[in-house]
Amino acid sequence: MLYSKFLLPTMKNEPSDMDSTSQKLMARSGMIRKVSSGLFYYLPYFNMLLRKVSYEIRRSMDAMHCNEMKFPILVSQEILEKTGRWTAFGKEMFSLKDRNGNGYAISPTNEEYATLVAKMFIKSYNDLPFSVYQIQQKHRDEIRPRNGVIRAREFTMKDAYSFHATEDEAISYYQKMKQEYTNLFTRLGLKTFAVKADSGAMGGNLCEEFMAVADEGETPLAFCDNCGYAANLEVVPVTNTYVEQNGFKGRYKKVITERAHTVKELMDMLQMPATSFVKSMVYMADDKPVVALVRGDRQVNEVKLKNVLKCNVLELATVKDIEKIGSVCGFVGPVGMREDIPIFADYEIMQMQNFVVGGNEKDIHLLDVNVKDFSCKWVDLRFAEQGDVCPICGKPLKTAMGTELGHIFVLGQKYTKSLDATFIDNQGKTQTLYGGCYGIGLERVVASIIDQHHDEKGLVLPTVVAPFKVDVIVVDTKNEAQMETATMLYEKLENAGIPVLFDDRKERVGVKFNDFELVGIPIKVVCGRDVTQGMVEVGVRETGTVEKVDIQHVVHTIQNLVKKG
RNA sequence: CAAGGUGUAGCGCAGUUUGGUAGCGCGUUUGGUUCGGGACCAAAAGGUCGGGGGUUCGAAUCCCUUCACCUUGACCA
Repeated sequence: MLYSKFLLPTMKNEPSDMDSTSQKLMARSGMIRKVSSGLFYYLPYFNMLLRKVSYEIRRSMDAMHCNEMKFPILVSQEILEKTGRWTAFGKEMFSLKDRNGNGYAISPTNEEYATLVAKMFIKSYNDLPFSVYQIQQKHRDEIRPRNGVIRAREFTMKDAYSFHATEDEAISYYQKMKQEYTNLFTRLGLKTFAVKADSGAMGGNLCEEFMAVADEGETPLAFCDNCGYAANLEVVPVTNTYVEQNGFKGRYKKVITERAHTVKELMDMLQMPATSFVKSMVYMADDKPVVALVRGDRQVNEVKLKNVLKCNVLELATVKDIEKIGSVCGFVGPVGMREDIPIFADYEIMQMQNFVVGGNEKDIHLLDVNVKDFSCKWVDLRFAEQGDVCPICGKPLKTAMGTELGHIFVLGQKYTKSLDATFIDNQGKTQTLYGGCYGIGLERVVASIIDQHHDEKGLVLPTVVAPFKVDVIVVDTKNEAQMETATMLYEKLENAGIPVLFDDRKERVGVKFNDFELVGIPIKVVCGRDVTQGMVEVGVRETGTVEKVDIQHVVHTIQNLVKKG
């Protein structure tokens, strides 16, 4: 590729509307330009990198005997209603109507179609296991697109679906896929690990996320150095055993707390620590109110609450919702709460005594409240924190941030049942299929590669994914000897099957060196003053080393470097 | 959805407080000097000051309204 003809618009300034390091680097290295919130132009260099990633993904899918195909992007409302996901995905889906008024979603994922394809082609147990995948654009109307390419409204996903005769076979395929994912990410030069996670709108019984280690990641994780346990923070069970306490002071009393809505305001007014308060949060679970209680300094873990309630949509109640149940926003409490409203309390509250709660009246809180003063269901409701104990071995947990690259699920019969996907077993009986699904976000993989492989000068791409292995740099384009040598080497390397960027631009060397470093090509060949002696310089981006090489040996030298990777 | 912030040339920004001819750096074009680490000199092109409305003799600047983008939070109970 001739640089002078190639759209690789590097930038000295970084765009102000991108925040994370990898996003800025992608913009500066001419990979992306932003269109609007969560939408991007993906420029040629990014596209080439994405193609490298896709190639490696396809190799892995081949190894799993998974067949590449393509599903439609539009999915009818009718199908999504059959599996209950028209509501489960809800506002996260872009939806539209055709000219006849029929509803469609722009698919956020494709379990429905995959299951229908399975239903179409699987006749008997002889056809199993059956698995298909696609690499295609997905669309999600995110609450808040952020972190550039990491949480975009349109992105490329590899989504694979497998079908099996039994749950055990589904699990064993899942385990193989997990191993293949590990191989894949290692091959791509990524440090990742699998963590336990919530299955969200996907459903199913067992799932894990593949997280890339990332300081600027958006997903909090917990892990245990002792036993190797690792999980998305939102699913870490808080397993401390609590005992109900008995040191009661007697009956609770009212206290006037004018204009103190928040725990912090209450702390200042009553001169008590946050641990003396119980926060009461009202949620609407599929439009029915519920109350959740956690200690004043804790956070309600909505994923846990949602799983306890088994509801589709869980949202914080509005001020009006709270008035409807006879309470006041800022002063909600479990004591005297309307009896038909379920109260869920975090286990931790069990061991609290003489605490403060809202009085369900404006400007009123209650002091010296104890658990005997109200009835509730005890559940695990709070987020684990650094220092909470590992649910497996009991040692303290650590926390870190990550970027979710992939998510794999054992789905059981969630989709096959509602869409009636069956097969004939070896007894001649009709049985419902078991399924699994396996996703990877391609742009996130690219962003993570950049995040994990850069220095202060720019990208340092691993050879496997680098779109160009070599940058041939002419120091002075007006110098005939230099141009001749460079052109000759460029052609020789290309003929040897090595992708080369030939920097033939009429720029000063400094510019070319800087772009070489910014764009992260693994090797440079500099054709300069030593050409007359039959020598060029070969430099390695990662180590910064440079050596003089006889022009005759350049191709050989580079082949060796590329092989070493 | 809430709170805060930002919209001025392709990119990065100043100018807004106190209304008075639209500015700077990078980039682009042309000419020249340079030429192994983002060079220098000279000239030039490029702007609906996010949109709409208002106040005013006069608005990037003041007022109203709207849109987009960014950040934080979804911690408020």
